[in-house]
Amino acid sequence: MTVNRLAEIAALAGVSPSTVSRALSRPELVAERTRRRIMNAVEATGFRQNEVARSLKQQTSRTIGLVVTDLNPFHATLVKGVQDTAERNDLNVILFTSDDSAAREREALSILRSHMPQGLILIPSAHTALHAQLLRGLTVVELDRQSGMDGAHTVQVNNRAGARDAVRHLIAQGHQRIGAIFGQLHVSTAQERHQGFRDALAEGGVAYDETLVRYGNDLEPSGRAAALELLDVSPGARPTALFVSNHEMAVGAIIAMRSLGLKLPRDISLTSFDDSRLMLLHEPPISVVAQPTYELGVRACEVLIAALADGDVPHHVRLDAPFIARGSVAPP
Amino acid sequence: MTVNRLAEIAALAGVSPSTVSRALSRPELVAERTRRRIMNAVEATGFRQNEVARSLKQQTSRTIGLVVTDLNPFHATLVKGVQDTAERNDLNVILFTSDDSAAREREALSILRSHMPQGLILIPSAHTALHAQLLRGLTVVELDRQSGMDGAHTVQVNNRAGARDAVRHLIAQGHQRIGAIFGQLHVSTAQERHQGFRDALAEGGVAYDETLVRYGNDLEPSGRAAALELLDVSPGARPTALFVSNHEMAVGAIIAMRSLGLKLPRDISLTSFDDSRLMLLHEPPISVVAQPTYELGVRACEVLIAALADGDVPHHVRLDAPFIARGSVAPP
DNA sequence: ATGAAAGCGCTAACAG
DNA sequence: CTGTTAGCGCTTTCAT
Repeated sequence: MTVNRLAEIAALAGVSPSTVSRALSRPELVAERTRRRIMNAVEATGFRQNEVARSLKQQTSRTIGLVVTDLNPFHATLVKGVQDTAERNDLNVILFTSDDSAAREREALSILRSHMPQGLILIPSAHTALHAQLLRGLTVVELDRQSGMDGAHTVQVNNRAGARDAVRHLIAQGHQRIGAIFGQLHVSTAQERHQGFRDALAEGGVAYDETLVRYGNDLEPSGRAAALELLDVSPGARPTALFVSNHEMAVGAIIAMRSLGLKLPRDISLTSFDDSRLMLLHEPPISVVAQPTYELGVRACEVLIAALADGDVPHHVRLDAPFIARGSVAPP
Repeated sequence: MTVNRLAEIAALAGVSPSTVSRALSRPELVAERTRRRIMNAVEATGFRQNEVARSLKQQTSRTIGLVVTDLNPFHATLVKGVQDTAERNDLNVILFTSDDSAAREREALSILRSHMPQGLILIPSAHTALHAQLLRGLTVVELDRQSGMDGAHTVQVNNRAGARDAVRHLIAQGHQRIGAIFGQLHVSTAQERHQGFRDALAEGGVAYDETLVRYGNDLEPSGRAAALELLDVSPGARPTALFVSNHEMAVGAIIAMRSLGLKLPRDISLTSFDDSRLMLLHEPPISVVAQPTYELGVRACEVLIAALADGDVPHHVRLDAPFIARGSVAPP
């Protein structure tokens, strides 16, 4: 026998529905004995409150939205961080992927609202600012990137410092012709990493040469194409090192290097963003700026929960992304 | 100005709420002119029906549950397949991870029910059968593995054939001492791959030697430990090839081989389950049984949707997982 | 073709 | 400490 209405429990325990509701949600308001009787009935029947009805009545659900731009391994780890933390706080996650498309993001946000979530964690696309209207009144935490929208909380890594450290290392090894591949500059991560790249160049007395810089879309094929453009030239014109500002594009760059028969680190050095087992097990292992990916997801969820409790003080979190030197970098 | 109640649209369009509801959900029941008036108001205000209220009234939500055992890159791809397909069918995904734990799975299913989902896609844990009660009345599709629960639809790959092809290839290359690492045999995938392993041995006239077989938990550390046990022995006692039946454990095996200074494929050959860029870019590239991971997620969602429409005919899908020979296998 | 009315399952004043 | 009552926003008979 299954019981799925609070009223049935009430009948079983011989009390009114409100008392059952209280026993479940605010047990301190119910007399010990009554409560015990109710809980017995609840356990015996396996009853659980209907979340949908609760949500409608309370005008908010124990749910948060999570919008990611894609679901590659990096995002999966982010999602896991959010998910684990949400679960610990009795929150459920409704997942959307925007594919960085304005239309899909818009739709996701619109649908999400109709589910009355407590709040929203999102990797903003380049178009998020356009959707400010859809976010009105929602507590939102921007994860990984920031859209510039005001009122939003943010949880990011120290992109600029990470990129700077990586490029500094290349320069310390003696590289002067350093190629670079970034995401689109209107995305904050690309912008910040680009800035870190320039910081390191300036600091090392190396001129910024825009002919050695390419911009992709954070997906592997674009990294491959960009790397081919930079590397498939006469050995003299070729950069001696490459800084790729995102994991997927770095994979593309590795593939490009192979197809050109370039050996790491003999023919070229490489430094990338985001650590992974691929980067670690590669021969040679790839030097990377290691984002604390899982932690990022955890913190985003924690910030959301804090913001929900605290009110509107915006929280901005920056985690460090340490550079890890490995065998993919050698003197030119 | 934001409108968030259907009644407000009704007022704006000068009709009753029922008519607005019909215009939105069953437009053919509303006169062209009225409908247009309503739709104008809807578009002007950006109104969207409250899903929570709809769900309560309709006693089901436009939502499906998705329970995965973990969120590694393999699962992420599965999730993406489900998610993309769900989105195309106006379904939202509530995501849970069970970590293969009975308690977490139980909790996930219980919570899920309270959200009145249309159905559920789940990677069953070893304990799913215990939770049959929680699944009563729900349309469920088991993905990747099967629990044996009756009534459930299943979407899996041809594990047995995949494993057999991989091991057949090892034998064809001349291997006789073949080590193997599987997941726990009470998980259907491990069971089936184990069977395929034995099929190939029998077919190749190689005796099954249980001292060369280990069982892990599908996570990387267990693969590493198992591989160390098998490989850290005198060269004569060592298997000449290893078949690892899951991606994470294969990564562990690769790490173990490195720590022992064993070179692939000179000192040992390796074949694994699940393709990935890591396997592809590894030197040498690893031979794998390539599961159509994304497709698996897509099909699971399609089966769910079909089952929801069709009624109770159980659907069982098996996709092929072709073996791809690469450089990690050489004659002993 | 449209409107009025009831009710999905729950919670939260308010009374007692 | 507990019960009564109203209502969250929507859909759906039923009536007109």
